[in-house]
Amino acid sequence: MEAGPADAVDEYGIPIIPDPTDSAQRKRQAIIDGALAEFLAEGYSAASMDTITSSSGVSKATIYKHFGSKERLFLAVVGGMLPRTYAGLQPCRATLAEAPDLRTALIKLTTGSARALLRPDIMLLRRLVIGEIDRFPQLGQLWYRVSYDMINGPLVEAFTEMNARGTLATPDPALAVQQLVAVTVGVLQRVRTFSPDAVIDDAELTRVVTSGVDLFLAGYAARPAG
Amino acid sequence: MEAGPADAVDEYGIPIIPDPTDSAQRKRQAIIDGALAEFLAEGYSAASMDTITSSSGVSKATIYKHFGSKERLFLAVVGGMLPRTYAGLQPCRATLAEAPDLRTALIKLTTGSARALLRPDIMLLRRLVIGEIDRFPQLGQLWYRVSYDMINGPLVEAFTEMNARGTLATPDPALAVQQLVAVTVGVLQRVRTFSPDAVIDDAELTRVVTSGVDLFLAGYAARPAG
DNA sequence: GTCTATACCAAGATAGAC
DNA sequence: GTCTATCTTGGTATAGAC
Repeated sequence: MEAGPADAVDEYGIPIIPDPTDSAQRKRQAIIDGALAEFLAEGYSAASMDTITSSSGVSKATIYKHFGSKERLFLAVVGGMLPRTYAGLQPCRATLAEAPDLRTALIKLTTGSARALLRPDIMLLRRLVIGEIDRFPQLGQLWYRVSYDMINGPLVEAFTEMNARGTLATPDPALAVQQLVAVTVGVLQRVRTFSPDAVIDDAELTRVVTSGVDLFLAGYAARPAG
Repeated sequence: MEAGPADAVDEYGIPIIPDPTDSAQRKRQAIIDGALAEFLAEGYSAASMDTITSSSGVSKATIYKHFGSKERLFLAVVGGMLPRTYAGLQPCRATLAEAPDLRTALIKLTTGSARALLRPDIMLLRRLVIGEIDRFPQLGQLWYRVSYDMINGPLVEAFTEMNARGTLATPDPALAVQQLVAVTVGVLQRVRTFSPDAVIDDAELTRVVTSGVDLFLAGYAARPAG
């Protein structure tokens, strides 16, 4: 039962006949939304297809027509969520190599990443994927690939360029990126991983990120002499 | 059916009558072993009490007499495993402040921690706890507490002492410890978390740990001159 | 494509004998 | 304390009408 598409009309009074595919698409999205909520709340095994059926407002048979099985539904829902999670982290990447003040730029970049990745829903998704790695190794590979493409990859390029320019001195840019991320975002992530409700206010976040960037620069900033 | 305690005798031919509590204790341990294996393999929700019954060799009723419920069994088994996991990391702690070469001592300490914490079974336990944090927040708190007592706490003390001696200069020792761990063990743990089968040979481990320690010392080693 | 109704099975937990 | 046998509920997935 769609919400009254049978008698819907446009601004001229012309009946709107919804594209059949359109209805299916909306139901598909409703299923995805309901499934994501259920999986995040219960994990894979304890998640109930009945609950997803109720919350999405469609019948169970429809879910199975669309996704085939609980496993496929899980992969589709979680796998589809990962790219969207890291999509908002693009800015500041190519800007880095040409930033007037490297320290400020690094702090801004890591602070932004930390804010995004520490969001409760993102941490929930992260815990879910980690807990289901043995059952769904694909998701681990996907997470790794997405986070590499969105964060590590661009930073490695930026570091390499800055090495050439002489503003940075990282013998192993790939490792240096991992270290920068670990010493800023990683420190805070570790806390939130085991204590989801730990309070990390802005002052604390800034303090940790700043200290991490300074440590990084102490090791890798280009030395004026020697 | 115990393994022949009915006719067991000691070295003088005197029948050995097993303490009734002894049998219960052995069964209890068998349950714990079987449960741990099942929980690690399947996670909490998908783990089957029937499977634990089979693998432990006792009846299901006995399990419930001992532990009351699946939840309590899980908490007892996993919670009991955590301290044993970190128990082997004690050496090198107080030794640190008096080590002749700080860099070598730090590399040795972090290498040992990394070797232990990257073990496949420990990583499996870690993933299990992380995935069940929402259902069992106690385990998150316990993990945090145990790892703090075994690693961070002693290191904070050592750093504080070295600050006083002038061999180290960490404005915030607690944060410095987190950074050291993050930049050595943490970098490798992140890889193994999402790619359980990633190959990390000794050369790679040494390379990462050494680089991490050097980065740490670049920031916090006491400078000869102001 | 979508629904209702159901098949089929495995789960956690317990009763009662010994 | 321990076992065998069972209760009850919920799970995933599908058959068949529209």
